Amino acid sequence: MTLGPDTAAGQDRMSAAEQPSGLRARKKQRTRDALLREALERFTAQGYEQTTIDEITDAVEVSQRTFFRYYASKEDVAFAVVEMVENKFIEALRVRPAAEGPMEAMRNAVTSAWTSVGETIQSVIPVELYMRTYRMIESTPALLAVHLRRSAGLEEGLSQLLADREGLDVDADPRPRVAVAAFTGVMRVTGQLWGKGQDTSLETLRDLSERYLDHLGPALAEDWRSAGARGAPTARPVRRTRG
Amino acid sequence: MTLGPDTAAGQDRMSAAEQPSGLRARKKQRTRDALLREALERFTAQGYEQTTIDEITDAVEVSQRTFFRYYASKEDVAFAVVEMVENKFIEALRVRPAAEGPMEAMRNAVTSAWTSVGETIQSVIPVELYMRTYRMIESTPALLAVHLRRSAGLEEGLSQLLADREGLDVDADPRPRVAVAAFTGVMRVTGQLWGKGQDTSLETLRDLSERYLDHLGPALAEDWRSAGARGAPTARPVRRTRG
DNA sequence: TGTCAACTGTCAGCGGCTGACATTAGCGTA
DNA sequence: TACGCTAATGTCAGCCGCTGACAGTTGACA
Repeated sequence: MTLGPDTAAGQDRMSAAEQPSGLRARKKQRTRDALLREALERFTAQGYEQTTIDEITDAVEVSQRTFFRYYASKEDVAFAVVEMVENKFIEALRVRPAAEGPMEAMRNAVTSAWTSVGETIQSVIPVELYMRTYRMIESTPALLAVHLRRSAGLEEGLSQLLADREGLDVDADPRPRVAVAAFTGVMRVTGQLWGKGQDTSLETLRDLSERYLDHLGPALAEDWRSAGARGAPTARPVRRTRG
Repeated sequence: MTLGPDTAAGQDRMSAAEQPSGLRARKKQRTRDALLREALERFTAQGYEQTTIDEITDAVEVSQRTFFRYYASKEDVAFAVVEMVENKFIEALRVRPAAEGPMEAMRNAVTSAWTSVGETIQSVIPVELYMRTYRMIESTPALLAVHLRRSAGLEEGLSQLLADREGLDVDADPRPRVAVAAFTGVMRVTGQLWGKGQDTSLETLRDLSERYLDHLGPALAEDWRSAGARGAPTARPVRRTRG
């Protein structure tokens, strides 16, 4: 996986804020959004498998064929917004100053991405609908499977990105993957906790992940630039005073 | 997930060695095996998506409907043998003496399960076909997704099992899940390495996993019975002299 | 205004999967 | 050995996700 600037499955899925000039482009965008909203609304209301494509396209008043021209599959719609969020995070990580350590950079990327993530979502669907969508994914076996596979791909990309930052070889040095695994592991746990809980606000999710990341940071932070612990096939957390 | 003695998706999928008495039962078993072999053979030879159910059922000379009476889905056949192996491992872990520590028990379960696993596979399909099947799963996106979800479920079950052994609450104490995550993480890595390599023998896989587990053990082993480190949301490996 | 290209609709069809119902074939018993 | 019972299988019709091919429509732009 390469994680270029456009990892999107779709071709020209525009990232919200851009206002397309022509009438044609605007119409297109409207159709895409309408399909997305209608799909997510029904998925979350009556269940993913209980919703047919025909149902969605009938409501939006387009043909079924048109749906598949915008989204490669039924699953694809379900993950459209999730993907936007992921891309925002990757972008935020990419612009982190090289001076920051790996864990520090990832942590800061998450923190700094929150605002723009919120706006990005809001520009396409109500944030609250995104929340429901996330929950639905986690509780629908077929989607959970896809989610896990996607996450694996994302982790691979992140590992590569971190390795590049530090001038390391992902396959030779285990630390990038370990760091990413630990990081995403925490994110995944917070996501699940938040999904199960009552408070479904974005703020809660943000606070939760920040709090958990605070626990993880001290255990894993270490200056990778020092010639370090190569070949150790095991995560080797190093405790150190917070700061 | 509960992981009772019969986690199998199918209803009465018998674990090989048992010799059914009647002609009827024997025929049934033969059909099931024939479908399984034919499916895996074609999946591995020409690809999963490139193989249709009709193709399989035509070769075995049963109706398509019959296939779905034996296997719940196309995916189900692909994972049938994998599931047998997983169950063997769980069973092996379940009978480990309570005196053994968690990591010790899992390690020994794997080691002791190897023989019976080999026999179990052999009694249904050639071991070499199992190897190819595993590779195919890892390299087929749709199957990889399912595999990851299944693994997540398995891990949940293992965590519960370990927690029970140690008299802990899975949700209150993070150590069971952490230990399982680390353990299965290693197993997963070895599985991938082996899948990519040239040497496809069961022995190599066994040696590989033993070697990697040797690295992990010392880093995580700790007597859980001592009132320990509750509430630490992070893996807290404790180094100690091998023994 | 007319041409071109983008976008959409229609239709036919494949493959996974299911329910309903008819048919076949082991099994135990008279 | 014949017979009824029922498990196992086959047949058929149909839903749903998804795709290719082709035709129709509608913005864009000279």
